[in-house]
Formats: sequence, C-alpha cells, structure tokens
Amino acid sequence: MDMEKKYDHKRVEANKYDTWKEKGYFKSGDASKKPYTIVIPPPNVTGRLHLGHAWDNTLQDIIIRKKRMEGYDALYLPGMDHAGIATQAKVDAKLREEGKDRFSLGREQFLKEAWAWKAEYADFIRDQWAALGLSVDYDKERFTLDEGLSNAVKTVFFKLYEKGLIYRKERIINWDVEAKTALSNIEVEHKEVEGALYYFKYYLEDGSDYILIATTRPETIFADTAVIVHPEDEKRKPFVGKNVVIPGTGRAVPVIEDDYVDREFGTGALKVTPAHDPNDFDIGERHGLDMPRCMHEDGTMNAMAHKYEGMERFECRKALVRDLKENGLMTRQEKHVHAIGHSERTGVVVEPRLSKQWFVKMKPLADQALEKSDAEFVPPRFEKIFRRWMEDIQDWCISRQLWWGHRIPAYYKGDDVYVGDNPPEGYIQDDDVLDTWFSSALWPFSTLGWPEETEDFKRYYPTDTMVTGYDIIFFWVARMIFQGLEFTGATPFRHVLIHGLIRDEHGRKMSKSLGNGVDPMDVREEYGIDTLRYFLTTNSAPGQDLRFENEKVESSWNYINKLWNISRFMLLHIESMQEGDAGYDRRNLELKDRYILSRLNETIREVNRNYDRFEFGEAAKSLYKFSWDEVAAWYVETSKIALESDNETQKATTRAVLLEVWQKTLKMLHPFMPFVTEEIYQKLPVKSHESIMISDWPKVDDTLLSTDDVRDFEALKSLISRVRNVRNDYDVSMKQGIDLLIETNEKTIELFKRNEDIIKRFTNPARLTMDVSVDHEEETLSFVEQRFTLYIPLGDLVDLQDELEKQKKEKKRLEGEIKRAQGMLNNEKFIERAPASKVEEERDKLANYENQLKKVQARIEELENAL
RNA sequence: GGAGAAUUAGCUCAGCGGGAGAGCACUUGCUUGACGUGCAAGGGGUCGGCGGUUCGAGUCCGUCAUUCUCCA
Repeated sequence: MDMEKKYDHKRVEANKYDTWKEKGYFKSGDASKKPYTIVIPPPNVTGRLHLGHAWDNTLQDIIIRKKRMEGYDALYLPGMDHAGIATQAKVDAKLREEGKDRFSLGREQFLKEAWAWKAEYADFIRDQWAALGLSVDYDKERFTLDEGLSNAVKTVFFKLYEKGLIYRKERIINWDVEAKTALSNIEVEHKEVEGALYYFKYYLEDGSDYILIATTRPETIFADTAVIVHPEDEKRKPFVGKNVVIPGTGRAVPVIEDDYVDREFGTGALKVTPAHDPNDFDIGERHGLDMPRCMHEDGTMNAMAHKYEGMERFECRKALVRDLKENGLMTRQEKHVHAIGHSERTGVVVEPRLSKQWFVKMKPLADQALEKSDAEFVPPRFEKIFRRWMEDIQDWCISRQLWWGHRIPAYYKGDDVYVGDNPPEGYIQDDDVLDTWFSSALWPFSTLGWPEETEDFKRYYPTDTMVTGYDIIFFWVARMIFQGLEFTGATPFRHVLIHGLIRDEHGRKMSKSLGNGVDPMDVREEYGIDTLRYFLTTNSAPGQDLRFENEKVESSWNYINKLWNISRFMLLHIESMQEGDAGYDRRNLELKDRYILSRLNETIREVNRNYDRFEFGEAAKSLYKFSWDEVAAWYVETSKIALESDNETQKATTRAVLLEVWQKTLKMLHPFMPFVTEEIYQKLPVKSHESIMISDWPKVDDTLLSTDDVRDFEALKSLISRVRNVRNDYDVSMKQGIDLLIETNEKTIELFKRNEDIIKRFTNPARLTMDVSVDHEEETLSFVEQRFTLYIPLGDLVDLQDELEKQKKEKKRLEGEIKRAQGMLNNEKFIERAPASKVEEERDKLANYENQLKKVQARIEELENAL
C-alpha cells in the first residue's frame, strides 16, 4: 500500500483535474437523464479570483457534483464577464504605464488591447477554476461579449425599444468624474459625510436688499437659473418677479414662487441649479428654466465659473467660499452632516449632472417580476429584500461613456434616431456602450443560445439553482428575474442560494485598500484545495458572513488528514480483496457491523436532507461525526479484533462492511473534497465505477436501520467509557488489570457475553464477572447505569466517604430527573396535547430513573452501614 | 427615517418547538504498528434583558438594549 503517513495535498491533487477533464466527466448532454443546471456567476476578466469567488464557486460545484452522482445530466456552465468600467480602467492603467492613452490609440486599437487583456486574464481564471476543482463544462463556456450573447443584448434592446421600455432622454444622472461616465442609481453608495451649509447673499439688481440662501454645494451657484421662495412666504413676497444677482458673478436670475421649498430648512429660500440637482431639475422643467452646466466632464469648472474656470470642483468650492467671505457675500457657515453619493467603482463623489442618456423604463418590468417570479430564495428573507427593491424601482440608466462593452445599437442623423441592425445611409452609431449588468441580466438564457431556440436552451432552461452573494441581489439577481420573465416567460432559476461575504479574522470586509485579502491560491499552496473547499462551505449557515480563521482552516486540514489515515488503516486490511469479496451475508453480521451499518444509513438520510436544504454545514457535520467519532473511534477499533483473528468468516465480513461503509462515506464527502476522495477511491480494491466523480450517490437502505443494535452498542460503549474514566481518575494504566463486576439482567448479560472480546480489549479486566446479582465487597466504586450496575473494587484506592458523596450526588440528580418527568406526566394537558410518542418516551425515562434511583439508594445504605 | 441580521462555552460559530453542540484554546494521562496534525478522559454556558404564545421556548411573537448591514 503506497500511502504516506501524512496527507500530501500536492501529490493528491496532481493530474486529477486533467484526467477528469480528458475523460469528459464534466460534460453535460446525456439526453437519457434529467437535466440539472447551474450557471456560474461570471467573474470579471479584470483580475484573479478571490476567496469570495472560491466560496461561491465551491458551493455551486458541491451542488452539481452531488446531482451528477445522483444521476442527473448535470450542467455547470462557466463563463466570464467583460466588466466594462473595471476592465477599461485596468487597460487604461496599463496603457498609462506604457506612456500611452486610449484617445491617442483610438477606439479600434484600444479594443484590441482590451481583448488581449481579456485573453490573458481568461487563462488565469480557467487555471483557477481548475485549481478549485470546478466541474464546469468547458464546451459551454461563454463570454458576455461573444457574438451570441451580443445578439441577445441587441435583441433585448430592440424589443424593449419597440415596446417603449427603452428611451433616450436628458435627465439628471449620476456622473463619475473620474471614469467620466454615467452610472445607475445602484452604482452609487451613499455615505454620511460632514459637510457644511454656507449662507450666501443674493442681492437685488439695485442692491437695495438681499435674500439669504443656504447651500451645501457653493460651486454650483454658477449654474443657478433661479431663486425660489414659498408662495406663502409673506416676507419674501416683495422679491418675487424681480431678479437677484448670483454672488460673485454679475449674472442675475429671477425670483419665482414654488411650494417645493421647505420653509423649515436653511433660510426658507432656495437657489435652483437644474443641471446639477435632480430636484432642481424638476423645478426647472416646471418653470421652463435654462439648464446650463458649470462643470466639465472631469469635474473641473467650465467658463461659467469665470475666474474659477479650470479649477477642480472642490477646490473651487474652497476658493469661492474664501472670496465670498472676504467681500461679505457669505454671512456664515455651519456644520451639516448629510449623505453624499460616491461611485461604487472609483470611490469619487458622484456629480449629479444633466445628461442625455438611455434608460430602461422599469415599472412595467418590475410589476411583472413581482407578480410572476417564482424564484425561491434560500434563506427566504432575501425574497423580501428583492421585492421591496422592485416595488420602489426607478428607471435604469443603461448607457455608459466607455468603449469596452456592447455598443448601443442606435444611430443618429441630426435629430433622427434609428434603432436596429441596418442603419440607413449617413447615420452614425451612438458612441456609448451599455451597462455591463444589462448583459449580465440575460446570462442564464443568453449563455444557452437565446434568442435562438437552441437545443440547449430548450433542455437546460430555466436553470435550477443560482448561487450568489447578497451584495448583488439588486445588481444581478433582480435583473435576471425581470429580464427572464420578459423575454423567456420564465423565472430563470428555481432556487437562489444566497451566501454572505467573506471577512478577515477580525470580521472586517476583505478589501484592497486594507490589504487584508487572502489569495485562495496561497491557501491551496499551504493546505490544499480540498481543505479550502471544506473550510469555506462548512463554516457558516446560508446568508451568513464567513470569517476567515486560520484555526478553522487547520482543523479542516486535520480532518482530511484523519480521513487519510482511516483510509490507510482500511487499505492495509482490505487491499487484497477481490471482486467477489465485496458482499457479505447478513446472517454473519455482528453487533458492531449492524451498528455501523445502521448509523451509516441514518447518516445518508441526514446528509441528503441537509444537502437538499442547501445546509452544507449541517451535512458536513453529520459526516464529520460519523467518520471520526463512530467509524474511526469505534468501528475501526472494534474491527481490529476480527481482522487480527483467525475467524475467516468474521474477517471477511468485517472487511466487506469496512469497504461498504467507507466507500459510501467517501462518496458523500466527494462534493466537498473531490481530490482526496478520488485518490482514496482509486485505491479501493473493489469499487463500483472508474471514478468517484461519476459514481452513484448512496441510497438509504431501510432494512439496515436498527435502533436496537445501536442501543446495544451504546450500552457497550458506556461500559467501556466508564472503565476508561475510572482508569483516568484513579491513575490506573491500561497495562494493569482491573476487576469488573457487572450486575444486570439476563438480556444484557447475553449481549455483553457475546461481545466479551470487545469489552476485554478496551477495559483489560483482571476479572470479569457478569450476573443478575453479584457479590461485592464494600470497598468498591459503583456506577448505576441505565442497563447495568458496574462495580470496580479498587482496594485502597477507594475512599468510602468519597464514594458515599458521589452516590448522594447521583441520588440528587436522579431525584431531579424524576421530578421533572413526573411534573410532565402529572400535567393532564401534556398527556392530552403532546404527541403520544413523546409521552411514551417520558414514561420510559421515568421508569428507568426510578429503577436507577432504587439501586443508588441501596448502595447508599450499604455504604452508610459500612462506615 | 424605513428594513433586515446578529447577540449561545475564553475565541469563532452551528443548532431554531421536546433534556445545550462543534472547532480552536484549557486540564490530566498516553512513543498501544492508521493517525502525537493523534488517542483516552475531563473542566467550562441562568443560550443579551423583560414580557407573551404553548402541555413544553436558545428555538415562535412582542419589546428594550448593544453591534452590524442594506435602502431612503
């Protein structure tokens, strides 16, 4: 047997993935089976995968591997996202390093650079998928800018346009001054910022009086086109209809009435800057005001700002405030905390800016999604989050001033707009591209060939399970749902499994700026990918965040090492088995065999139940307990007796049970740790398939479930544990024999006699007496257990006073239990309303406790007499 | 201002209607041929507070407190 003492992940992982891939195990398409589909949330081609991807992808792989073993035609569809802003920023940075920029290169050349970048990073990502062991079907791999997916994007754009659900309009949008593009509302993060309210004097043209106006954004005054006062504001009435001069400029604007003014806030009068504020824009539209902009696209001031032209907006604010303070046009400044929008992408303060952009009219799509979506969220509370957002939806700004992406299929000639594939002569295509999420929203069906009615689309759509983090429910999940319903008439997936975010050991989000990120490939190097997968998927419940802790990673490694060594032991004893040795005759099964087979089948049941609920932590816990605390601690240990004996029947039976138990356990562990389970599986002398990956998922065999056998074995365990406990407490080493007197009924005597070899091996008795009534000296330790009373005479080591105290304590405990059980059984309502099985259970317990109490009392009397 | 999550052993987290669990840490003893990254035996918790529902509540409901998210 060639198994090293220590699990060596590098050796175990070597070549396996390539073998699986070459053998075609990852491929889908067996039409005789029922399909099961998961599409990967496409990673951005900007960089490498982080722990969040590893977590997300491992969950998908676990689900798909189990389904494949269960006999489904499992499709795990891989792919990547072009990630417009992010990738363009990376390519821009690269060009900058080379002393170039995209404008001197031109659009076409820039796109070549971007595609080269994509090719390079796509390779990195595929390598990482392989490293993670993802069983993705590479034949089906897609990229959001592929021809097919681009067709899907165009089709959707055309159809929504025809329906009037896509429109182009001048509106206030969120402008990222660094990326120089529009953003959608959800790409803006609102953060509380301590700013200030500045009070400016807007004088009448004749200088006779002024209106005091408070603003948080002084630099926008250059684009003011009015001042409004409330219609019921009697004090300001005289100003209405006159012009006031914008401080620091010679420009005058009218004072008009509008009840939008909040009379309680600031001074009760408001400056109106329609091109730099959404509310002001509405006011501007109502009153037909001009809408000039005072900034360039990069956030610097334009000519409207006079002497401040060219200044960055916040520099301008400072300079302007300083100047107005000096010449008395600013009266005061007070602290003001308010929420300011920041670009989710670049982090800069978003500038509300009047701009002509393309939008999706969301209301009808959202209403349809709310009405028809039958996606089941896990855990369910996330559905509420999804719904609340959909109910309060705003139109979606989909154009981006970028080059990397799906170019908007709209063409212009003067004021004429053409939307479609065949623009007439002289029309020029829109320069902009679509929001990346516009194409991501189509991912579950565009990847399967839609809008063509392909075989794949018909077979694998709608998909079964979407796995993703709660941070992109709005960005992605919600959009897939409404686009799926609009274009395919179906919710694109049955289940949405939501996981949380991965955090560092202190509970902080992993981020580049903190430098606390952990590279999954580093973890792989040190502990192996199976360890990482097991750690990631078994340490949190659905929807909860996960803290990266080294101790947990290590304990995952320890577990795999344990599995490795259990396997080492088994193979040592079963490697010579032949095809015909695999079965066993049930009549030859001993208690230990029936016990472990019963527990195995219970475990299969628990594991299945938890897999189906996406409770992978719970499924893994059952397997962990079964493999370590039962197979390793008890079955392996008790098996040694038969394996070392000359009884060929018992030997063969034990080997066959070991093989069955372990083979099934490995299969259930395989989705979590594909590499090590395959390594061990390949070493099994008899196995059902050429690879564990394509083997069959274990089924529960009810005929092997036996609570009686499990109980009997538990009685044996409790006897052994009791003796071990005594040896520890009284410092009696295992080498030293120890007298054991067991008083119990005929049935248990029979049980213990039949398993005497086990008792002897683990307790090393000098004398072993079993009877319905045993004579014992007073100087003995005694333990009243449920099914037997154990006496251990230890001569001088026994302090009768201590023993008496112990028994009194035990008496008290039993009396407490009896009181509790009686309390329940004396409660009429309990008898009446609790399930009969529960009542029965309590009666049994009570009888047992009363029986034990009687024995303890007898022992106490005995001790008191002796003292 | 709304919505949600978390609060359980020293630490990190499971459990979510029938007698408190895991990993790590801690204590004691073990070079027993699968494993000292291990084995055996232990110690450690009024399950945030207060009410309610229920025969029965870490588990369901309400409320308060603390922490954290998301939305406006």
